[in-house]
Amino acid sequence: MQAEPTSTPKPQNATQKVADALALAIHEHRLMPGTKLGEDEIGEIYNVSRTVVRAALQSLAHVQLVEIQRNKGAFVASPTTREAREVFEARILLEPRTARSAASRATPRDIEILNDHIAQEHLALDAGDNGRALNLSGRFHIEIARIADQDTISQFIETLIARSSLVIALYWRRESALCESHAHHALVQSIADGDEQNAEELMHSHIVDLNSALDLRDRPVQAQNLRELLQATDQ
Amino acid sequence: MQAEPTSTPKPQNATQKVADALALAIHEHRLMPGTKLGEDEIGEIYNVSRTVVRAALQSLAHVQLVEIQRNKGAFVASPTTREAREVFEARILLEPRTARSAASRATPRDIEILNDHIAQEHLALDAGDNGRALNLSGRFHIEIARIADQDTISQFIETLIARSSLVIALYWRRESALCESHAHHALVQSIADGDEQNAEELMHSHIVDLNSALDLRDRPVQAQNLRELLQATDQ
DNA sequence: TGCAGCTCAATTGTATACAATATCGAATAC
DNA sequence: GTATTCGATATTGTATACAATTGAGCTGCA
Repeated sequence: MQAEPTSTPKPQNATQKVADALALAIHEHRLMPGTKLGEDEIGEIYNVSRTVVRAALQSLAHVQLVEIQRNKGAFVASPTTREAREVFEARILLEPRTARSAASRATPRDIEILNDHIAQEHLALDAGDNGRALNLSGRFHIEIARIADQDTISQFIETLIARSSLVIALYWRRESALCESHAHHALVQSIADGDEQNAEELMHSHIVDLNSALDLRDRPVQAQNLRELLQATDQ
Repeated sequence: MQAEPTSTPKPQNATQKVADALALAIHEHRLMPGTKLGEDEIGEIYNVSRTVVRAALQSLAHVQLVEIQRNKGAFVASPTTREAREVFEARILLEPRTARSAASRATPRDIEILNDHIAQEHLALDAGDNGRALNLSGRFHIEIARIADQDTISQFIETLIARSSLVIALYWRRESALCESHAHHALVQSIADGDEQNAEELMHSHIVDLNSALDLRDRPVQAQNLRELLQATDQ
């Protein structure tokens, strides 16, 4: 086994690491929609070759977190209002049913995990780290899908959550408070009780609420730099 | 339109072409689940470098048509019975609603296209080309999703159809006839009539029928060679 | 001033070279 | 004869080199 300080950090999958780091940065809104993601630049930041960066970018393009334009490069995706509406329509179609399923299968351990998530959300919010709070909030939904034990649908939901993060970055109405914790808490309660009907309804109204906190009228967006935004997670 | 003999076949996206060719071969059951997809081998067949092949394979891996094992290579995916069940559960969740939406939006031109699809299916079946018939049958469902005009959900359905093709390759019961044409025809009729309720119900029962024609008990599967199976589509 | 055309630097697309890992068979020990 | 170890070979993972395309800035001319 080889252990190195900061060089040769490639015992396992390098591509996945870069993809995860970029995805996290996007989810936490450190990289805003429209930002150019140059291959050389990212490669230099993470000390990998363009080969690896390209694979990571293509992977992210598949889940529509980034958009690749031929001969132009990769950019953090900027969902249109239409795409934004579609994402939430799909979520309304999939997630309530999934919450019902989760309510019928959740173990005490699962409930524990969910409550832990909520606690972390609170912590992040209190610390003023909205990016992290948002990311955790998304992972809460993913966790419910995992509990429902339907890998295929879970994957769909995962990409929808990811895209939701972009939608929120673009269209969130400042005036509406992000008081998801309360809705999440009620959801966990119904799941813990095994109340399928209630879980399904709560999830439905929760997503409707999220959607109605968006301002889905088009407006311009532009990029920004990125080195120091990513440097932090290099370690 | 550009037509080249066999050289310089790279005016546009090479990766996409390779991915499409492989996907088609899988959908038409010329490549069976478990088949090893060596990078050099495929690159030689299509006259592209491993770089391009790798990108294509990763793209297919994302929609779970192929499975990539680190340091082992890429293989045509072999869905387990569990995955098979999940795929059809997801289809039952998504497609009926989509058919309803299609019924409410379809234009005369759309109906024309759908009927054309069915006609082609008949042709392929009469010609004994089951692979092509199966592929067309899948594309029929994709076409309905397109008519519904929900890109996000359409994409999900597209991957589900693709995986269904693998499931059918593995678990289809020989004794049950593939008489999809009839169900498809009835569906088109209800969509043409704008009968949303009927379209939704027909799609539901159609997928249930498909599912019940599967024998979802595990059994072994193995690979086969591939050069001449792919050579045909090289052109 | 404004615009057309051009050159050149920067960036992406593709191919090749090198490194790491797995696969398969032969030789050896039991 | 069987099993096991070791090594040669083949295949994948990653880096680098080369080709093609883009876009910006410059020049020159109307």
